[in-house]
Amino acid sequence: MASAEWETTLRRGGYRITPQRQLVLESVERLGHGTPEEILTEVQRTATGVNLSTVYRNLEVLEEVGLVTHAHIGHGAPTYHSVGEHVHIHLVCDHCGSVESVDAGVADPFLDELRSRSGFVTDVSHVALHGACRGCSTASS
Amino acid sequence: MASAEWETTLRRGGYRITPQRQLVLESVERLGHGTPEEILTEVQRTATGVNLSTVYRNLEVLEEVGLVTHAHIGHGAPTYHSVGEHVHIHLVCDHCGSVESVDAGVADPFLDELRSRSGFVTDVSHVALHGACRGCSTASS
DNA sequence: GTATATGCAAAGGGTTTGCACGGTT
DNA sequence: AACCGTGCAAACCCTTTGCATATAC
Repeated sequence: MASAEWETTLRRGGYRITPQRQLVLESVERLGHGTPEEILTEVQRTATGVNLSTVYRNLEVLEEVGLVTHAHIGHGAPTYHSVGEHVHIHLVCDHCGSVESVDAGVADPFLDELRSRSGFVTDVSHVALHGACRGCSTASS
Repeated sequence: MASAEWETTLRRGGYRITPQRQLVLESVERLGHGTPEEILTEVQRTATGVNLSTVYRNLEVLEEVGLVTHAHIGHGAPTYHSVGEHVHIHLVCDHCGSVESVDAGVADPFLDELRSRSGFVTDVSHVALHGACRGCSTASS
């Protein structure tokens, strides 16, 4: 829905509408989540000529106007998400490397507590928790 | 206290005791927390010849045997902590860059909930939450 | 027409790795 | 004596930046 709402959002931020911008956004939405490199690959399925640095620059712009966010899931590249997808928290298993998602709602009581204690407001979509998944924590040494 | 307990811990893991190892561990403890580069600088106050790669290798070893942990606080280098210091969660303000700590206990109910829901056990010392601190969230646009 | 966005290539952090030497066990 | 750990330098990955050209407005 809301076909060209992203255009308005971009313009409101003082940015122009370009094919690359559109492709990056669409790719993030199509992938659900991905690293800059993965997003580039997806973009290049449509337009071969697009450059990695353009992807980086556009992810930055899209994040600034609030159309995407990113989370640091591993030690490597960050993962970008489209906003408006259902918000979730990443659980990263440091043993097997798996990543699962839980609904962001689980964290709400905790985040409320944090806010009232220290006035800190957390961007939930940014959260990545490290630890051990069910399989690895039961089979642990 | 417990002067040479770290030696036992290392040996139990099958590792040797070296001056570099000791210096890295001591530096982490003295600093409280720091990036590999900062740790190197601290180490070099005692032994100029120590190399960055040695710091990396030893942080990895020390983490493996459970003497230190690390958290990804910003987009840059990770921060290492000695274990046994009081465990805390980092609140990273994405606006002003400040980092504050809260006692890990605040998160316990949340983490228990997570465990029972998805079987995921979180390494609390690893947690870094991004968002806006009190100053920045009240003065926000 | 003007300011912004892009492509390209080079530079820049941070981290890892191969290898020969030196130290711990 | 055997093996692990270290220093050094090169390689690597991810990201940013300078500059000339192309494009949206």
